[in-house]
Amino acid sequence: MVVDELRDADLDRLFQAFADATRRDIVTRVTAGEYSVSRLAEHYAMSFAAVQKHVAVLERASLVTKEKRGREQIVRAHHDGLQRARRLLDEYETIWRQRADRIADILAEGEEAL
Amino acid sequence: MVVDELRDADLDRLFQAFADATRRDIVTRVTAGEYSVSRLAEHYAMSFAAVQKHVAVLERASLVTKEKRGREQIVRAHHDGLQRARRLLDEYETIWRQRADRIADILAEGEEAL
DNA sequence: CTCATCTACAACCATTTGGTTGTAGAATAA
DNA sequence: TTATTCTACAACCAAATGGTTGTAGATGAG
Repeated sequence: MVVDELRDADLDRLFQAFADATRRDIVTRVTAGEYSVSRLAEHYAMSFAAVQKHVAVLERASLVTKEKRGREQIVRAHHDGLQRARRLLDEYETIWRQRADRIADILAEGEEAL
Repeated sequence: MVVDELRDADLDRLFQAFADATRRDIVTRVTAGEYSVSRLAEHYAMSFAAVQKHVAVLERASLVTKEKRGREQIVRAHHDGLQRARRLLDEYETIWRQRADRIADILAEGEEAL
């Protein structure tokens, strides 16, 4: 029962993008300020090309955008992606909490029955 | 600058676990009620072993727990994992919002200067 | 006891992922 | 112009991922 294949693929990309410490760090950095790809690359013990790939993953997940400025490519946070991820986790938590509440109710009923 | 390798690995596992539609669906189901592994497997177009692996991934990510009951293994949601994920995304959003506020302030200062 | 059910786990396979090096183009600096 | 910087992208590689089938051990039902 695949409800929405497109949305599923989007979420796959979104969470996959977060599933790497380097990429999470990139998100943190570009959320706090402006970075070109090469400036980002200075901070990691890996090749420029590897960082470039990480940025590409974040871009496909709609978590960052790139904007050309001269010969540089400026990476910026794209807030929408973050919001989508949070909203989904909120949904899960809401469902969970409803369940916990239901259990609490059942327990309360049980006490009344005593 | 790896701040906390253990925490990083935890988060890797956590988001990786969410990066698959089947696993997200499993989380939804076990959040709403009790399922044995084989009852979960009924809902997906894949082998029992595959579902077993998905559950194992969720377990390693501390998103679900398994509890033996007779010959069945009951899968339950483990709320802490969800909370951790949400908290991190909250942090990102907080940072982002602070940045947005700072920009707003700068723009406001600019208007005063006019 | 015997049979069916539920689970665990190994072995295997194709694809993806995360890294590398190398080449080439575009924009800036001297 | 020439050299340097920043980026893009291809080709390659090892390891992880997501699936399969098959085997075997526990447990419950008849």
